[in-house]
Amino acid sequence: MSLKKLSQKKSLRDKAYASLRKALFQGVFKPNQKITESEIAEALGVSRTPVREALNLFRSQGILRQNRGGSYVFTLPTLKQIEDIFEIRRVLEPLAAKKVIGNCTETDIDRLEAIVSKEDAALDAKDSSRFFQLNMEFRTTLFNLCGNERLAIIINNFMDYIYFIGMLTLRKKSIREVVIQIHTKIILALKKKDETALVEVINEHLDLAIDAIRKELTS
Amino acid sequence: MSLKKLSQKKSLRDKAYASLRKALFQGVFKPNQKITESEIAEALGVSRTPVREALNLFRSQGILRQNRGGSYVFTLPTLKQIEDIFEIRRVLEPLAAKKVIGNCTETDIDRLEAIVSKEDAALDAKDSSRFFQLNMEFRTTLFNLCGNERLAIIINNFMDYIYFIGMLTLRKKSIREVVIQIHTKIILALKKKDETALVEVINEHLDLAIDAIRKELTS
DNA sequence: ATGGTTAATATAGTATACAGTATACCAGAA
DNA sequence: TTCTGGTATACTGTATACTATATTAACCAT
Repeated sequence: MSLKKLSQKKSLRDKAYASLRKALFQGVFKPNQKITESEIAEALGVSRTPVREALNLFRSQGILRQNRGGSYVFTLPTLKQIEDIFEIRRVLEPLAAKKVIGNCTETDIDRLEAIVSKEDAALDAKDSSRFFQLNMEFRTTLFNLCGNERLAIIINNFMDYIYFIGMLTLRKKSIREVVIQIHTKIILALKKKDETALVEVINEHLDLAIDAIRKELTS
Repeated sequence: MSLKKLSQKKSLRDKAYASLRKALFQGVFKPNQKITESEIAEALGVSRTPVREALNLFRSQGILRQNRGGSYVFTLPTLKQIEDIFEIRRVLEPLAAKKVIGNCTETDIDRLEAIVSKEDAALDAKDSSRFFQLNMEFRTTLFNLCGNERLAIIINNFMDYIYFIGMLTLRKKSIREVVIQIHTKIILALKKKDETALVEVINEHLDLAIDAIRKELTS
């Protein structure tokens, strides 16, 4: 297990959380793999306490579960759970996107465009993890502009919960191309302050995603 | 020894969480009051560790904050934060309610009616905390029927976050009366499976609530 | 007096020791 | 073989000891 070392001065709990999150995103843990506190603690070079507190956070988010014996297990969400989340995203993301139109400045849009440029550059990379990361960054940046902090947190938590889906679907280059198209359309709609077009693109993206997921999980 | 007791065995963390939640709901802590781990631990007769983990949960929910020194502070949400939440509720609760129509059975409706009866009985009680508790129970029961567990969790978390608002507004008997009317209308709409009417009542409730809050917080 | 610097204290952060329990494994009998 | 019982092990849950840091108080210098 390769976990990033802890160097800075923030609390070890936060550091452990960040390291674990990154490890999850990089697929270090396999689905249904048992995870023990001491193992992580040893890998990070800290005691069990901060690790335990980080694991508690993941559990409260539903990303880790705990069986009766107490040991942690990293479980993939079921299709039902994913569809539940999409049902919520279907109403929250249009709401957030509409609010972004009213809030975002030109420099904000510039920042989004810069991310898309990087996505473009990363399009042909043989490993999709860089693209995945940029995709996350685009979405986080976008929804953080909505002016409703709690709304942004909820939407971002969803992305954490179903991140592995992105990992799966973005493996296909065709999907990555469509994602860039969608991001471009989003920026265009933001520039024109076209609410209808924006919501349409958001829904298009959700359609694309849930469709890819269903294909992936029922095959 | 009964089997029930064996399976009921809860961790001290969960007990501490439940105790703290109850204390918050009962107004034991004043807004902006400093809260220390050892204090709570001593009061509950346990060590700091489970208390600390419970406090971590409250912090992740935004109910408790932590200043730079590390000490915990119980802070009331600002009006902006409350309005943010209502903006989200405005789209989530209609969604959930519509789904309840498709899911709830007659016994479910009976259960809701039973709660309203208790509310009726508690209407004239001089302390509104019983009514407040029943109101919470009604809403929890209602939205747990939506068939989307995560959606129900989000909505219920909101209620935890702004519980104190209910405490404030439900002090007025006139408000309590309106709440009963609304709950009655909800049950009626569920019986008739009338989606439009149901959404209308939900929105009516949200209007009532945010209106009462604004009056309360700007006076 | 007042401002600043240092010392004391309180409190969260972290490590570790200890207890309790579930699980896995093995032995032995039906 | 298969089931039962017991034991060993490995893990989490909890308590406690230790550390770092921030706030407060005290005190000195101006």
